[in-house]
Amino acid sequence: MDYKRYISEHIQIEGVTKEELEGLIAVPPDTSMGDYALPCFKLAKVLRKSPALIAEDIAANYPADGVVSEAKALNGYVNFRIARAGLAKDVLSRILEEGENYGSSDLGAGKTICIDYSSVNIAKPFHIGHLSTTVIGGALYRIFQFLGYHTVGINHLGDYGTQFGKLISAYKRWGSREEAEKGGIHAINDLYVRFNEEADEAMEAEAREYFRLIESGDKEANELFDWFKSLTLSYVKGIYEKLHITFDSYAGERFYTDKMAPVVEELKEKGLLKESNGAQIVDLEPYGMPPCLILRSDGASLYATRDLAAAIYRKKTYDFDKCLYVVAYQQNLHFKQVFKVLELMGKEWAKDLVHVAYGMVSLEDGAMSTRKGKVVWLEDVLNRCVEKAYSVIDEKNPSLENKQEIAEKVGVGAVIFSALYNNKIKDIVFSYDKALNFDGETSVYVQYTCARASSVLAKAAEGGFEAALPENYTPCDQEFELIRALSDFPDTVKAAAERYEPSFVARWCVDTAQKFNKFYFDCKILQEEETRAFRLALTKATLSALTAGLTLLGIGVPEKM
RNA sequence: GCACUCGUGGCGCAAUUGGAUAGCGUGUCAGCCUCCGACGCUGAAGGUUGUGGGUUCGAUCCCCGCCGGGUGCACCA
Repeated sequence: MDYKRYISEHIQIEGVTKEELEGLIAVPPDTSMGDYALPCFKLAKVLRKSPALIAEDIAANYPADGVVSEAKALNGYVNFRIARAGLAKDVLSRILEEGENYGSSDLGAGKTICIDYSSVNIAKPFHIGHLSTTVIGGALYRIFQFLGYHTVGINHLGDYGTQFGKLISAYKRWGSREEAEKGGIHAINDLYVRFNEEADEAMEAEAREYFRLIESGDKEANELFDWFKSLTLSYVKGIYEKLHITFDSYAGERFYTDKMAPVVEELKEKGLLKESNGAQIVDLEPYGMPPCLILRSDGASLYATRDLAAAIYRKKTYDFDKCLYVVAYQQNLHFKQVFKVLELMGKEWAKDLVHVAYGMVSLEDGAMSTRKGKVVWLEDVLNRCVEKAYSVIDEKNPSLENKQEIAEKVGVGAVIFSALYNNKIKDIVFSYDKALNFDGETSVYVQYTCARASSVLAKAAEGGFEAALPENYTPCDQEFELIRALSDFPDTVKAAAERYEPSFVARWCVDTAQKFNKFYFDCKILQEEETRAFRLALTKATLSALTAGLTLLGIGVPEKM
């Protein structure tokens, strides 16, 4: 039941459409005021009457019924109270029917959305700074899928540039197959770090030469590069499995090597290309931006050139309705420039490109620096959180089976959640103290709540009690608050998609878990016979909805912990 | 210097894009396990939303100035 629509359809105001009324209806800050509210201030202009009078007028004429039980004017608002029994039945029957699909829809049916996220660099281990793009992108991927969109997850591999010449040079100088196979990607990264520390002009020149060899198809250079690439991919695969991340394409920068020349040609044809200091640029001065560099003075392509080619390729290949780039805000200007250039090229779909920018991660003593060894590796964080989870479980629930498996869900979930709980634009200062603290607003709290609900349901099954929705059951305050939270979930998921904010879903999970815990303490679920069936239904519905929420975020839900 | 961005109790963050008495967690203090899982619940203390103007019936939110933090600004990605 869409209550906003229902209410708006029962109000008659001359000169104001039902749709306008529906758009005005909001939720009061405090449920003691009511369940929905119509602010009358904007109507005051149209009707040339004071908001208070309009509110009183609407309230007096509103036909209360079994759906909306009350309309009351207060301070220029009309507050509506929904008949609790009806709302409860509506929401809970829907959740019990749909289970973990509650909140899903076909809103995006027939639409395609490309999401570029994670985008790892070859031969670089994952550090904590890569977490946001990976889990935000992964969550958006699932959220859009949940809403019926066809989603294309793209890992735009960083596999192009002189850095790979450096890597080969470093490997040939100091590396060996055995060490690399034993030490994996970290061993290779160490070589790269050493190269940067020791490189002189001659070594830099050598690196450039190796990169040229990769480009020109030299067999040895390419074999090495492909080997580094396969080591990297098998390494990241392990991490993606833990984080529940998937991709449909691994087309990285190198993939666009042969797709850039036509773009440059097109820019030239359209008269957008200009020479400046020996380089080829698109002048963006009229738009208040620095020029977009297309070709270096030595003729080589640049980052922007590849992103132009990639965008055009994606449009051609996937015919997307939207293409998201989940990339840190450092690249704000870059994407603004690239999008503008595409627009100038006459690509009317340039408006469908969205830079989903998020904040950066630093450490307590400043920015991360691979060269100075000031790095926090993601796998270390994951391992330590899983260990911590294990020790807590071992302490509180020593007899539990498959403790390791549950510790994985809890520990990894905590890491994912920490990157998804706040607005994505916020910077994050990483500390192990915070990462290992599972109290309060964390995934662990939500998981614990789920385990508690599961436990009640298991006890009910033992006792032969069944969940049911009796006719005309009027929920008490605690029950009703929880039901209201549950009813918000579908809109929350939609808002998360519209604003590219997985944090909305994360916040909803915590909020709903809080309401469940209040309900749990104030209302005995199994004890009292008259309320038992309904409360079991409420418990079951809560578990389904919370599971749906956590699953969208990529977080597992243990039955026991 | 210019552009973008952030600034909310000690600390970390919300506030349904302009609505009612600004919420939550953490930390501090005080309570609650003979009662469905205490990784939990209840209560107390803690705020001039950086600052000064403006717009508005109404501003944490929009506009302008200032202060402070972050990021970016031509051949790296």
